[in-house]
Amino acid sequence: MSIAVPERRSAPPTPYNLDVHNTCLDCSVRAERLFCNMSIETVAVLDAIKFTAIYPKGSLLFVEGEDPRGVFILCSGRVKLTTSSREGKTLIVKIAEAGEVLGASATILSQPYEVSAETLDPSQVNFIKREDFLRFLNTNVEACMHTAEQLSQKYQSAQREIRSLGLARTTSEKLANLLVDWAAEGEETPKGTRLTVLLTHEEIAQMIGTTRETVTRILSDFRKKQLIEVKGSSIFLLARAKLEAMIST
Amino acid sequence: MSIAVPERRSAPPTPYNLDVHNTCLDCSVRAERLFCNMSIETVAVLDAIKFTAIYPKGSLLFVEGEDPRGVFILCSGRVKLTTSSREGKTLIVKIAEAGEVLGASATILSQPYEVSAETLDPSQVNFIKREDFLRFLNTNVEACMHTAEQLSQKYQSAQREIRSLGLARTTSEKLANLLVDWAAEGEETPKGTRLTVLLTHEEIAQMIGTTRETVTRILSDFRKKQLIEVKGSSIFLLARAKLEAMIST
DNA sequence: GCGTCCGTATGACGTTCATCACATTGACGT
DNA sequence: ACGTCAATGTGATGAACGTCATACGGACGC
Repeated sequence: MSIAVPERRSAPPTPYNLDVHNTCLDCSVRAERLFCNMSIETVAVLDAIKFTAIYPKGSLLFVEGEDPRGVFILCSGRVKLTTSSREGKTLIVKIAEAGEVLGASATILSQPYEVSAETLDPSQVNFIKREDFLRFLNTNVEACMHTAEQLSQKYQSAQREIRSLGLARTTSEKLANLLVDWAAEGEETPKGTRLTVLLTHEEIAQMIGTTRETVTRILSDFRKKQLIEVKGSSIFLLARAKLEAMIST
Repeated sequence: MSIAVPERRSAPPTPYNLDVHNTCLDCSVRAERLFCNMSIETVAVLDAIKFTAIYPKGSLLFVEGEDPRGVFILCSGRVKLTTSSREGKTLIVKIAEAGEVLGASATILSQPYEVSAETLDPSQVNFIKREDFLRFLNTNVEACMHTAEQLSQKYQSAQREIRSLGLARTTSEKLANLLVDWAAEGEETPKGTRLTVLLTHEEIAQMIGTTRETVTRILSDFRKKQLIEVKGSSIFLLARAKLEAMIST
């Protein structure tokens, strides 16, 4: 489940074996990133106001309820977005991927962060202070449009989560839904789509609002029904069509 | 449950007894509306590209899955945003109030509308065509910022919905949560906060992802426990603190 | 005044799932 | 090789809730 990397920031220039881009202008992956793919002039402004940092796995970028300090642009690595109840039950709202902007809604509205953000991998993150970010948006239509696009995506993704949580009749259905969603990033093999699941059953449970035991049981059930095959951290979807048929949403 | 208005567009200049504002520039409530509260110059552009229409109760502004035609600015009335499963189960995602912009995320991303929108009251709506709206945003930072604010609000509201659906342990908790949310717009009386609920048990059930019967039962239960009192379409929260104590989210 | 319709109320019953309890497996360090 | 700890697997049990069935009540039209 864990990735073999040193847990200390040991050896610059490449801590954690990350491919670090110190300035956005010569970032090699900028064009692929929806938010960062802006004109040279705009990126130059972005570059001037951003602070780059490398975080180890398990770092908290921000915490639910905290007043917004600014936005975090995820250059590399994955970030877990969670929300928790008083009793300590945790719901994983989303796993953010590289290229996403985190904390934008809270920053724009000057409202507390609505979720917590924790790195799942060693990650490079560009931070922009609240006032700098707002000034950036207010003086640059391109940046503002790209932010609106990011927010729209976040909204759509949240909407999908709501559908899954609110419309699915059973937990099996939610889990099938999750597997099929993941299939989009899976690798096709003769056996079926192969997913590399870097999450524990506990974390999967937190993604669909259920308990660890239930996830274990349902996965067992799926195996017995020859819908999936589990090999280490890989899951093969043997019968994707049947899984899709279980989903009513 | 229903409002006494003629169901046909009968007598201009005020069909449905609505206070219609034909041009945004002399709209008397513009300043109170987060999105519309922009400079005269920007509002003039908005006014030039918008189409005003009055819809009767029950009109579909757009349908989930449909390609985005543009955005809808809700000038007056309420709009029910829903999403449905294949089996016909419906989830009410949100009741939009006057001042909200609907369909912006889909329009910005050129992705199908993620929800359906149906008027709950006779409503005045300003429609802006997709290309006009995008051009408006791309050439006007103020409009773009106000749109980003709208999107941020929608995201936060969706996030709250996710919390309630995913973290609540029981349906009672979700219902208590809903009642307490509604209390914000309620009226204080000696008996406790008074809510005017213009929704049927069926619709309430669709808001929290349960069945009509369960809503009826839980409300009965709340009555027996002296937490609420129901009088027609009014609900009095007799013991708001106890309701809040039930909520773990 | 009476039937019709929609919304609400309530009972019976079975399924799903959370909870608690404990066993098993696998990775990793010493 | 062995101990340790996290992750996974599995059983027993009861509460919560969906489903079906049926009854009640108020609004409205004729």
